[in-house]
Amino acid sequence: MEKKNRIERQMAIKAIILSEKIGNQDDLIRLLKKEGFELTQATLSRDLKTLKVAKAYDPEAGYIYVVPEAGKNVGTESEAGVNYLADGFRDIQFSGNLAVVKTRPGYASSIAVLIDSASPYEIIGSVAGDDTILLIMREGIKRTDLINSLILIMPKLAGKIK
Amino acid sequence: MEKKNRIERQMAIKAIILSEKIGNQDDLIRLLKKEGFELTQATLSRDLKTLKVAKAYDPEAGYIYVVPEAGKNVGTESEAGVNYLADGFRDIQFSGNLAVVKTRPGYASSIAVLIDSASPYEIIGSVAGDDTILLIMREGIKRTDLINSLILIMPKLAGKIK
DNA sequence: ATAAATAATGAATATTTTTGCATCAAAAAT
DNA sequence: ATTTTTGATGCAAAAATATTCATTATTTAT
Repeated sequence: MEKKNRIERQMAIKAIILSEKIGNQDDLIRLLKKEGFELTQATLSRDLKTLKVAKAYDPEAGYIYVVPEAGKNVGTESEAGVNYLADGFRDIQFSGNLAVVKTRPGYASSIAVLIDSASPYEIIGSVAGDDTILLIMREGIKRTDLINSLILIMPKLAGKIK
Repeated sequence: MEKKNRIERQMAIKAIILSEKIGNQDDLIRLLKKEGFELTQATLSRDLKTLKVAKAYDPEAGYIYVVPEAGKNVGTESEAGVNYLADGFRDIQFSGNLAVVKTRPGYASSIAVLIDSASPYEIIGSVAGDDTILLIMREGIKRTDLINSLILIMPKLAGKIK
């Protein structure tokens, strides 16, 4: 079950690079070894050139390898359901005691109204723009608590929030 | 004719990279010297990281530096729009992890859209009124980082901030 | 204004990546 | 069947890039 030839190896390289953030060739070699590929860094360097792999900036991990035409939009658009508002939900992020909810354009206000009307204990207030809702969290509330309270309001979010 | 400060230098770097195919830092340093910038490779390396410049494959020249594109800005039209919008910028102030941008009346929303569309890592969301934009900074981001990312989006701001 | 904190930078160094060269193996040519 | 060609590879050296450390400049606070 040993994969030895160059083509297979390069496929594996591409797959790894696509699935995780690799910052240098030594790290990549280590992962390749785990998959049964034996090679030196010199060879890897040539493989990367062959694959035209670029090194681009990633805010989380610094510079990482990326394959050229890797499409970015993996977004699976959910089917229209009863609770259509939850469909407008895109993303939630936190900073300090603030939660920033990103929505599809135009949805922010109506989702915010929905949240406000439920007035969950975890949230002391909100401000909505067109596609962004700012939620001010009550002190001492954990982020997971807030997320759970949102899911309580919009069950459909369960699948959309990590 | 001395251009000395960091921002100007980084603008020049960006301009050079956009106009010709640069394959390594020493070449770039040489071109910068011709324009009156004095710097070492160490500084250039840091500049490139700040600018989030990537190194990608070009069929003609092999690996060259490329500036990351925020969205689809191509050509003079969007560029002119950006510059026009930057004129609406008045002031930025910070409080905790929030940045408050003051604009000329009516400008806030469109400037916020511009910022959002670039979706800089430093900002996790924004809310815009008529002449005020609230930017929520990602945790751990320094104020200068945020300012730099705004300048990256609207180069004209370089002169107006700080 | 002075002190303290923060940021920028160069020199030297460390790390990472590329490449020249030799070798080996497989395919093609004779 | 032997020779030649081609391509893949490792090793070691070179080249390119990033980072550490110390210093200086700049900003911010007092």
